[in-house]
Amino acid sequence: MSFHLYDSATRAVRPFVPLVPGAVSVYHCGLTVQSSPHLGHIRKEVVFDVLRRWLSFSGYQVKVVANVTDIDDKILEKSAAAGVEWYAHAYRFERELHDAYAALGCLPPTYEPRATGHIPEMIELIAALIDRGHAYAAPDGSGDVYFDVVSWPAYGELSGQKVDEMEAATDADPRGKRDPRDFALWKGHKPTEPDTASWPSPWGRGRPGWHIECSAMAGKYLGDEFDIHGGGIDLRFPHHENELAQSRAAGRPFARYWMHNGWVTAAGEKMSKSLGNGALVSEVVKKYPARAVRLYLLAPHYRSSVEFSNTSLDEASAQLARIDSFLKRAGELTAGWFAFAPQESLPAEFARAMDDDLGTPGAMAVLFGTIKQGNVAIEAGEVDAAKRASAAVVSMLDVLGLNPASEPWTGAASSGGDLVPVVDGLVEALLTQRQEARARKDYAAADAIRDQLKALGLKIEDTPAGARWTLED
RNA sequence: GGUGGAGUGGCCGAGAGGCGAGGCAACGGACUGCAAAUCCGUGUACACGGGUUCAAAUCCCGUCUCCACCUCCA
Repeated sequence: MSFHLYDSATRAVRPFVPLVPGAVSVYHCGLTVQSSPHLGHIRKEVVFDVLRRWLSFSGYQVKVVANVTDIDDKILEKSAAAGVEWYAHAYRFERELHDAYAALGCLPPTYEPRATGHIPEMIELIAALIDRGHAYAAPDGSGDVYFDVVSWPAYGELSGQKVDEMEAATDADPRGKRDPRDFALWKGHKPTEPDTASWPSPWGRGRPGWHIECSAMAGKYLGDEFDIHGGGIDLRFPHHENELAQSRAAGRPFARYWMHNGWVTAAGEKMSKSLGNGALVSEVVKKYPARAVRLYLLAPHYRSSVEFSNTSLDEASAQLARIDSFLKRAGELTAGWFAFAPQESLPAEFARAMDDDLGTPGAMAVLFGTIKQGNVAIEAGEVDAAKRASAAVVSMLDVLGLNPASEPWTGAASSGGDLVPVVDGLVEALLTQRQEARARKDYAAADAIRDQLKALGLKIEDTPAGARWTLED
């Protein structure tokens, strides 16, 4: 089975056929950097990170472009309220976003363009739309430019909306629009906004509308036509609908597949800042191992919603402990686990699940099944079988971005730096004392040492090969 | 009003006509000085009411409930 992907435009799982054989181009809408990222924001990143990893693993040359929207209404509003320059505000949250990506093990995109760096490309696109009769400068002297929705009969093709049946935009201020559903390509500069937030254009100073950014940047880096365009499901309408309309109206075929991820919900409702139920990535990562958070986000299918709760994250932590415990046991038996497993060690069933619209739930079932087989092999002392299982598990973890022995987790694991051997030596000394106590059946003394270490966050387990200690999460 | 999605065992969460995905939790057992880890075993779940079928959680009709989008939103 080759890779199949659910395409939101056709509402069907389609075989994935890239525009250029052997290569895949992906664009996904990054964040508007106006506030701290929460789990919902980062889910999209994790989903597309796994998509990229899987396509790379499948042998494709993958190019990923994800934008940063660093100029928009909210950034101007919030920065003004905070009394800082709008660009400083945007930059601060862009850095937070990058921290969040890194914290959850997301590889950086091939390129991450900023909207403010692509004003000329946007102006060019808007001018082309005006030339073709699909956009117009508002006659009210505002300097706004709008896309003319009725001039593009295909409008609504992505979201299945019929223009006439949409809730009439009850815009109290229709400004210079011909139709309330027309959307802004260019926003004329307002005297209340900072001068630095405007750029010269044929229609006067102003700034770009939201939708035009993505069309311009996707076009610049991926060409007029590219493979996959992604984002959260809420972007399907109007953002992606508008992107598609304005790109096609300008003569660009645009994306061949549309991929949308579902929500992280809290108490059944969409997680969002405005509802006050957003769990900030930076906070969650303080309470739970980052790999457990990633595991939690990948356990359900990417198009389903994931319910956020402490219980779910506790469960994910327990699952992660099972994985790591297996790696540790397998490593003890086979003298070191595989940091990188050969590609052929990936189970076929896992590949089948991933090929079927990135079926991470099925893939994880294979992962846990393999861990069980591996544990059985370890119990039986079957070294070869344990090695095979271990290699399979490592290769699956690599695809999911959960392999503790590979980037980006290797750095995190040894964050203790030079102190690790020191701690190891001290703990070993105590474990030797405990072993001596056990040998003379002084279990009270032995347990006292174990309790003492436990209080410090160390978990002690007795194995046939001797005591083993691990840091409790 | 329009457009989508969803209701599965104690919990999370797959599947989409026929042998109970997987995980977490629980209980019993093995192992252990006790634990931990691991293994073995234990569950007759699919919102409700009809229907189709040899067979329905899965298809059809109806009902109820929830969520999302149509406004900024991953």
